[in-house]
Amino acid sequence: MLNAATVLKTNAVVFAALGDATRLSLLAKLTEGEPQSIARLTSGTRLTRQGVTKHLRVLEDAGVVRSIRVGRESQFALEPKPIEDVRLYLEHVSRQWGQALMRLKTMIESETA
Amino acid sequence: MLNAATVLKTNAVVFAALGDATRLSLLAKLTEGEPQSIARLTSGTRLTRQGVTKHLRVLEDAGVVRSIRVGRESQFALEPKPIEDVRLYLEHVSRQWGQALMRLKTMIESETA
DNA sequence: AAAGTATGCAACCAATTAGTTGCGTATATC
DNA sequence: GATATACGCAACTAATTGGTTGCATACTTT
Repeated sequence: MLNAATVLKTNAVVFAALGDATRLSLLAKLTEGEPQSIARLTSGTRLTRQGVTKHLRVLEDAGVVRSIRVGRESQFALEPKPIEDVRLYLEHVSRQWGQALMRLKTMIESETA
Repeated sequence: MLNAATVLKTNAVVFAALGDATRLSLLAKLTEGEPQSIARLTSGTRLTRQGVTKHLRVLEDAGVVRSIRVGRESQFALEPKPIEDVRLYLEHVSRQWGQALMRLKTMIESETA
């Protein structure tokens, strides 16, 4: 499905995943490069491992993060695609807005002329 | 406060506001330019006026939208600054990630050399 | 001034979320 | 093989969210 509603929903899920300070800092840790285990991602936070796990699942369900089990630990890594997608979406919104302002401005000018 | 935690929190609030399909379509309507009343923003949705109002308050609390009372209706308009801010934040994340990948790559190359 | 229109406020409800704890299981290590 | 480490699953709680309805209030229009 590529209809508008589906696109909105997909973007909304990603935004919602980013809509939490804890998850944003997990993301920040993951932008440092190497995949990291849940235990490692938990250290330094005030949360339980399970708490962090839940946040990671939210990120994973949104596709923002990807995990593979290696040995006894599961390594999480950032998945750049969805983030890039919503970034482009915001860029589109900004552009739309800018153009709309331009139109309004010229409309007003032609009226007052 | 400009400390990192505060920045994260601020961005998280904006992302959370964007994290709902209904709110994203409200935003889309507002990018068309002219400020719009609640009644107008409600028409075309399957929600109650009050439902839409609640979503608008969420957007307003996040600073993504601004409202002024004019006559008996309150006009909502898009406020581009916070959106631009989170867009830049995502750009920053992408860049960090890209650089980290580069570092890892050259590390691996130097190891296997 | 009466009727219609646009909104605000409050209460309420169902569903989701953020977080914990407890327990079981798989993998490493000694 | 025993111990320690890293994790998954399930249940539970408190708070938040998305949505409704009912009613009061403010502005417009005739």
